[in-house]
Amino acid sequence: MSQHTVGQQPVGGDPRAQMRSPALQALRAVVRADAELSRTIARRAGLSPSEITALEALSRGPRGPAELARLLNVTTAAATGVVDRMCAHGHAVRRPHPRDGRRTEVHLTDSGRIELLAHLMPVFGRLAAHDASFTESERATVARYLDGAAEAMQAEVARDRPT
Amino acid sequence: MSQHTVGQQPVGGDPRAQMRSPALQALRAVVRADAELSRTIARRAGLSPSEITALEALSRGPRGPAELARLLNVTTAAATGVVDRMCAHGHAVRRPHPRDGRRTEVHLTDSGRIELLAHLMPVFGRLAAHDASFTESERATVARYLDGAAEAMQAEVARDRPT
DNA sequence: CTAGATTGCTAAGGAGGTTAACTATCGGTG
DNA sequence: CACCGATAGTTAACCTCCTTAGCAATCTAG
Repeated sequence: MSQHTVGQQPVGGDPRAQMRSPALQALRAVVRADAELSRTIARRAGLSPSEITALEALSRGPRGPAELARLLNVTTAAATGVVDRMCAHGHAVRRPHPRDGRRTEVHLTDSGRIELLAHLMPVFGRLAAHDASFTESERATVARYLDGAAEAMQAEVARDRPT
Repeated sequence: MSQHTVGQQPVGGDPRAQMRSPALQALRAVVRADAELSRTIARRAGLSPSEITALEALSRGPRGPAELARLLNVTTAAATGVVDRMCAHGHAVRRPHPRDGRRTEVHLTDSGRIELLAHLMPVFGRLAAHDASFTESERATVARYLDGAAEAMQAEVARDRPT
């Protein structure tokens, strides 16, 4: 006799006493905002969210479709499609790997780099400006908090593959 | 003569000097972890990510399809499908709105509430434990940082609809 | 009471993912 | 050196979920 129907709501918010911390609430808000931002940027660029993520990865050096598949958490079959689309848009090119005959290196083109930066710079700018308004020790605290939160989420994901 | 080919990478990381802050890097990591977590939880529950989000919204009270559509950032047509699926799974029921003849109230069933909690509790537990290891003032700092970051992202999204 | 806005739905179509199956190459082992 | 398991990449068929377009019912303001 202490579980349901505490208030007048059908059942509502009884066994969910967590998330009262302002930090946890803000974490939810930022995660939500980022998801919407991803869709918005992708739509603006006329690309899919996966393509944006792939272009970001390629901006740090060439990758093969299989490696992109792992970064995007999709199958290699889907990664082939992503690379196809990036190439069709002229944002990337396929090149045979110099040493390994199985592999294909996907390189970002100048067009791809420009497109990517044009769409990401404004956000990075805003975020960097906001970041700069904190002291170094505050940033360290935030980083510690977020790294721990990411670790907690990854731990939960890892329950699927206990191997 | 100072732009490309700084190192040996084709071009790589020149005009992207931001993201050096540990807080910003951690923010990227946590956003990435959350996206993967969402897919994992949805797959475990045999539901789509949209359904999980919708169930979460319904856990705070009944909503109509149109309201869910706004929360999920999808069209009302898609929301109809989400509600159809939740009802088919027995996690929700449609009820006519008492006063407004156009509306339908979607209510979470006990089955839906149990399913939702069973999948979300472990994560909430880990996150709450992590959160509890910080002082109140640290949590306030984190919240301030994240709220600002979310605002920056929303500001960028809002450029689409300047009206 | 009418006009416009809002809610919810259906139908048709598309984008992007999955599974399954196949080829080619690499790298280690007997 | 010949084989063999592992890895990279692709294709084909399929499926899920979202979109656009259009409609009917109801509410609300003038």
